[in-house]
Amino acid sequence: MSRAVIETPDASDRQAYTISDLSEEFGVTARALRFYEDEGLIAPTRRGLARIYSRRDRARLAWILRGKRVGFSLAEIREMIDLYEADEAHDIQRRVAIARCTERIALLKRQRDDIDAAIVELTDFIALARQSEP
DNA sequence: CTTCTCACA
DNA sequence: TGTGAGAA
Repeated sequence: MSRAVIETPDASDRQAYTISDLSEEFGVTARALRFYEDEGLIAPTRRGLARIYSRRDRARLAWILRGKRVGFSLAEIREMIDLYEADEAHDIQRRVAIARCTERIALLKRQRDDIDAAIVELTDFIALARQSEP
């Protein structure tokens, strides 16, 4: 039983993507993608002057955006992705990633503590201010 | 569509 | 960490 012959080409089935393909798919500007390239995070091949992104490039981009969402700098992301390509077993890469994530979690927790402390202070202030209300 | 540059948050 | 504009 053959299924619908005409399927919407699934983005993940494609072999190659243009800069507009990926910017639309991931909701980022083409300019941002060029910026990531300048920063050494992606290296699409060229057809003439036009960038051709492979499936690997697309996967890289997905990782870049995931890293950004959780607050890693582009430099940190670049380092982790580079390690992934360099280290076949991904052994060093895994250690570094775990270390980075641990560090990041610690920072977020400290920030949460600071926020909680600020909330308490503000709440206390409101209580105090109410006492001198007419 | 591409490159580059300068400025701006 | 990006964006916008202008020029080529």
